[in-house]
Amino acid sequence: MKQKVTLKQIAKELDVSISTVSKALKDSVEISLDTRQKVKAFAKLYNYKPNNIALSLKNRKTKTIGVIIPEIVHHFFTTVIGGVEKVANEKGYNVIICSSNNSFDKEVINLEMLASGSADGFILSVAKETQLKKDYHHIEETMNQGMPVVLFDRIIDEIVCDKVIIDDAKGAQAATNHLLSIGCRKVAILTTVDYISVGKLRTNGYLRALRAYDIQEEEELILKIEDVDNCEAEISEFLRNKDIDAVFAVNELFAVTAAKVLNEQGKKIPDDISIIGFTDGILSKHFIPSLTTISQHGEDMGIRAAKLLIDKLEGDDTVSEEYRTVIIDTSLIQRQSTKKTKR
Amino acid sequence: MKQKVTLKQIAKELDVSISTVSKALKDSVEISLDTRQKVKAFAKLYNYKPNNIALSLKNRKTKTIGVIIPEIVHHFFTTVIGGVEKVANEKGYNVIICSSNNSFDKEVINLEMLASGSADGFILSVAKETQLKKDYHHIEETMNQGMPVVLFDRIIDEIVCDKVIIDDAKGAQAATNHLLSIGCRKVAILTTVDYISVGKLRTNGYLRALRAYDIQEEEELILKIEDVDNCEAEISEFLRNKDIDAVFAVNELFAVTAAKVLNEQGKKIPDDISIIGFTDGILSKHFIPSLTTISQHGEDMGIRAAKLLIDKLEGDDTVSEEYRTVIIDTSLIQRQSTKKTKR
DNA sequence: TTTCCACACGCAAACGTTTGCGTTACCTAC
DNA sequence: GTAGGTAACGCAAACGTTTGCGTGTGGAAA
Repeated sequence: MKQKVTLKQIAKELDVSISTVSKALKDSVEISLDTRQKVKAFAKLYNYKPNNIALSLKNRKTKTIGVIIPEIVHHFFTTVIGGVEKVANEKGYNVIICSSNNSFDKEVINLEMLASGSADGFILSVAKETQLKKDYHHIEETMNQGMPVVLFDRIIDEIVCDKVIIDDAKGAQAATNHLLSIGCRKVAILTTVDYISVGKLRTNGYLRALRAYDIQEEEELILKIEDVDNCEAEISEFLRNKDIDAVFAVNELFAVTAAKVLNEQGKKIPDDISIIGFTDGILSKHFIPSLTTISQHGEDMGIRAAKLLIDKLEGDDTVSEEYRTVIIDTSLIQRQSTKKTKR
Repeated sequence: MKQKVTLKQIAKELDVSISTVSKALKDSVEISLDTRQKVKAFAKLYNYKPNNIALSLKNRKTKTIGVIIPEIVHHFFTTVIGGVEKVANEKGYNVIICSSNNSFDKEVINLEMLASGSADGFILSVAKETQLKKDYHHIEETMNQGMPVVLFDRIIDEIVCDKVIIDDAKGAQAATNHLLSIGCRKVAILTTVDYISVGKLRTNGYLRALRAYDIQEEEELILKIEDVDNCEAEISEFLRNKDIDAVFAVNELFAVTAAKVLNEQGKKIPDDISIIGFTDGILSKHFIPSLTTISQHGEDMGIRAAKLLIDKLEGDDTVSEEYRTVIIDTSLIQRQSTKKTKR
């Protein structure tokens, strides 16, 4: 089990100095052609690869991007990562992914860990707990140390930095609008508790759409779900015998769960009730009936976020005090779970 | 925008040497209590964090694990990652995730990149292209440089190293067995082309189960799918008017697609045809009807893989020439897509 | 007063690179 | 023969740590 070969070893073998080897490998004219070739041949033979760690230490940059997301087992976030990886790799950056598991503490730990030398900048979507706690010191500290941060999706208004979001309210309004435009009038919404920023925004969009149609909002048509993992009973209870003709769910899970319980309650989708979801995931696509939904274009978000970050990383420090917020357009993907009603 | 504070800066401010600061922070008895407290107070104030890069360089280890998977947008792999992260974090390791996107080249690039200083060891599941190409030099090189590798799921028999797998053949046999035991006799299989190791193994398991029941295998009940992304038409064609009473799909996508096309062809699941899948993902769980499937226990795989790797990393080099293969038990998760037939 | 010891701290090397500049040695030209 | 130039290479510092060992200072014991 041979060890990694270093410049020093090559130097010793060839009886030249370390700097000669280094320069030879970079084709410096300072070194004779002869020596250059000898060194390169030797390096290839022993499969020399410069040690990234040493380079990072010397250059004070790691060429890697840290991505921290609330959940790794989540289709939307993985598509975002896909986008990030795409542009990162193009530009010669590595990507480190950590999941906070929606825990504030783990988010702090991960961020500090990566911030102390492992990454040059961050792309992150904050944990649920962080949104609840409103404690952002770790993010601010990271930025104070000169490392750029790009927030996406679950962002924090109070923090000034680059951001990539969708217009959640607008998307939700479009979704609700679609339901209204096909004739639905009693639209229930399945949303999250208010401290989840995107949930609240989507709820707002829903309300806005109703108002635009002069429809009075009704408390009993709004369900704010706290415990996402055990939402089925709650949704079932909520939907039972309710006089509605449509359901807008702010995420995929709520949408399919609604479809499931409505099914069990003998309702036909989309004939009796239309359903529209949010996030174009694998579930929406393959469910029967396939679900009409709002696509967040996760990959695009990742691409834009990575570009913003790399711009900051490679820009001169002079222009770096300007922050941008990119809003990705959502789009309505029409499938089988919504249908024009006859009334 | 202040920079990261280093030992050197603290030393200068306090007018002591760097080593004194370093030792003071580690509570060395060499340093007077007075100085220790002063240094620590100062360090806290300026939020000193040791630079990981420098530590890595010094210690010749990074305390990070590299994970390379074929696809990041894939529920099974993300659950595995979840398991890896769990034990890695417990043991103070960082996790870097890269996806090869099933491309051989990207797998090589990622591995070499991480191998040149960013990670101490690897957990990886090889890309489709790699399995096809049978070119494993990058993995062997990495191991030759003294970095342990743990292969999981899509492994390579020719490489000697730690491995974590499920008994794919056995799982497939159990799946098929279940279909046979509830009375099905004409069982079709939707599988992948043979160069995908797990696909082939699952096909073998299917055949074994048939033989155990003295059922003649029939070529026309076996569909080997190459283009996973556009499998619907192929599956629809294959299943049309076929005299079968059950379908065994080697992955989730094939299973739901089968369910969908059978639905369209007017068959009832599970009344007319039973379906069983492989991989307990989000689709199987939420589909209607929910899908009976074989669970691979992805998180367990991740946990075991991480443990194997860390054992190697932290063990003395003397015992390190022994490699283990851990086989994770699969289990049958019975849901609504399979049902005892009356015959 | 001398000797010794312990305490408190600093020096320097090491990890693997890169790079500006200094240093040879040889050659050319005058 | 000497000055000057140039080709080819080595030195050393720097990135931020850690740590064994050397060193200076002081006090106490003899």
